[in-house]
Amino acid sequence: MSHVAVENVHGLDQQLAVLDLNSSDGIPGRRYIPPHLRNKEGPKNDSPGGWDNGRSNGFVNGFHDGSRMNGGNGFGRGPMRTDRGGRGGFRGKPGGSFNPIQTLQSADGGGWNAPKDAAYNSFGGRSDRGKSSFFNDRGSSNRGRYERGGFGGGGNSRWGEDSRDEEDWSKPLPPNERQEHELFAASNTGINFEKYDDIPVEATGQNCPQHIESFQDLEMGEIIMGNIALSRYTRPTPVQKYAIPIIKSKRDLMACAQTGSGKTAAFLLPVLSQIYTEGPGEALQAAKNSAQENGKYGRRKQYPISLVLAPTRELALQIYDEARKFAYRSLVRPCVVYGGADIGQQIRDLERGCHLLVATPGRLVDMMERGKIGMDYCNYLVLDEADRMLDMGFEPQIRRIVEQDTMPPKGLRQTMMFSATFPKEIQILARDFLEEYIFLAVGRVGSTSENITQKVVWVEENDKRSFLLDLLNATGKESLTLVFVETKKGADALEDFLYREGYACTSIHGDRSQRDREEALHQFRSGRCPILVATAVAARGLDISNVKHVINFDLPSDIEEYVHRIGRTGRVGNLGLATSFFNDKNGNITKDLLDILVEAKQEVPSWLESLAYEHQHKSSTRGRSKRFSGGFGARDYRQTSNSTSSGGFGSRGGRSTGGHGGNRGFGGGGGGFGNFYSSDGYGGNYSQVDWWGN
DNA sequence: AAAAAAT
Repeated sequence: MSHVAVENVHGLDQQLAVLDLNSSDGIPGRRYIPPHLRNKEGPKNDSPGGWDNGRSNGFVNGFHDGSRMNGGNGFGRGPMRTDRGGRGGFRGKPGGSFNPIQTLQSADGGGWNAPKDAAYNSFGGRSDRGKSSFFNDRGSSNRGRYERGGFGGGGNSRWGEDSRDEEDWSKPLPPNERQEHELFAASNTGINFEKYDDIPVEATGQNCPQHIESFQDLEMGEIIMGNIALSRYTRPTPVQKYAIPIIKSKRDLMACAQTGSGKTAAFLLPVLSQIYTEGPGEALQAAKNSAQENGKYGRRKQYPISLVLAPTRELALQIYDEARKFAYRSLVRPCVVYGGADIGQQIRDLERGCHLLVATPGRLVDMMERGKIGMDYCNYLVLDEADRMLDMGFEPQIRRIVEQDTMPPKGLRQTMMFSATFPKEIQILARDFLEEYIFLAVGRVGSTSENITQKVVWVEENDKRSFLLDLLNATGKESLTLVFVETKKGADALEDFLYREGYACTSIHGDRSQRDREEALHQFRSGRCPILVATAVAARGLDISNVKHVINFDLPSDIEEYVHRIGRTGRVGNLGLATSFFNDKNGNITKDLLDILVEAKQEVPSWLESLAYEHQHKSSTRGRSKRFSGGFGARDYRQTSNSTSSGGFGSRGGRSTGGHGGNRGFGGGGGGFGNFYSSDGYGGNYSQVDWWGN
């Protein structure tokens, strides 16, 4: 199968040849070789599994997929067309599908719950004989920390394995081969960690715990360590090195980091580790009381110990999938709730027990109002992609969940916020939700790390489609290509076009049903449809391991969006290519794009340079170029200094050049906030109005 | 001139 990898590299070269407008042909000798491919004659043939080679490995993973093998030699774009039968009966039309696809919950239920229920039911059905009170170290609560030695050898053997597992949350349950395979088979492998070591991290705050260099540096318990091994994580990523000890030492955390930096594991590992160590606490008794009051199986209110909020459904799902891995062989049962899916099914799933809940805000509020979820014992709160959640107008729901319900106040609970940027709105949220927090600034993974070769090509609107076809034809047939467009209509139109042209493609956007969205993602991830046309819904957070090429068919008007989009390739140290179609409609992003390219040491087309120059002169008073002048951190963690200025195009409320210097002093939490807000105070009218005027 | 998100 080594020819596969050969084709792949070749394909990448070909793409670049197409893109190199100065070279007129595809003669190998004259082909443009991007930096990361130089001095490489081809794939190593001594590593068929690709374990030590990020690029070829992902590829092999995809190729091993059973359905793809069926494609065999005839794996051309054309024949793949038959695959489209499965894509939800041509989106939007109900009942059209002849390929019944289980929703996440039902598919999950079978695989995951079966083994888990055995443990959970016996656990739930346990009587109140009070044997656990021996190990109570928390006053009136009948739960608390169960020291492993506390049971004594005799106790364990007397109760047998099942009984022991019921009590001690730090002890792993027996392994389950089928479940293990299901959870870990598709794990990322072949991560190029060297690329990660360059990423700068800065921690500020009082008494900041020392960062770790290895997962073994910290006692996380055998369940976590086992699952880290099963996930094939060898070394912590930079954000993990810092965040894990901070969270383990029970500190609140505000982390500026992007997805793709290993963020999800950075909070899941320590949070779950703490839960295993400390046991369920009062949450368990509360759930039992609720069960007793309302009947054993019906109308049980759940009291999750940990809550993770995420902006999009797909991201919530992804976090949930990670949580299931790290909860393997434990008594913690993760659940996920989000809109667009059958709420009844989600409720039933919750009622089987829920200790870690991943949710989108709207559906969670719904669940709380239905009395299905109580936050009373939520000791760990995580806000993921907090800036995005605010952008999407979730602040009322978030405050409703965190402040206007029964969640323990800050200081009692532990709160962790993650955000790609640190604008004023996020600072306010941090002030309100966090106590004495540590501020963590993690350098951007994507654009600066040279993992991604960025190309900008001038393409007139009318030429976009044919140019896209050229690109796709030059792309290795098995490589995943993500094509971004600006509108939902545009996504549909382009997908239909590619479909008619015989390409195996699918699409994801907010007007498609949730089921179709998940199916599209699945088709794409598995390689059955190696082309995904997407709107902004897929720009952030989604971790699709093998995306080789991101194409900005339409450039976004916001540079943040651009960075997020290209960040879908070159994930976790792998290499990737990002191609953007540029024409005179994209004037508003010129300068920022130029800055990004320069900073990432990418080739800059001369026309872009002169355009940016012109543009700067046309709009010297409202350019955004200053945003990038602050050195480390200025770009990644820029703040909003003036909430109401929004005149500049592209600017969502002007951002200051304060950069990292301004962020210092936040670490201590509480003190010094006023310095960073306009004089009307943070209660002021920071604008909800985005630059579209909505 | 948009996308996403509870129904």
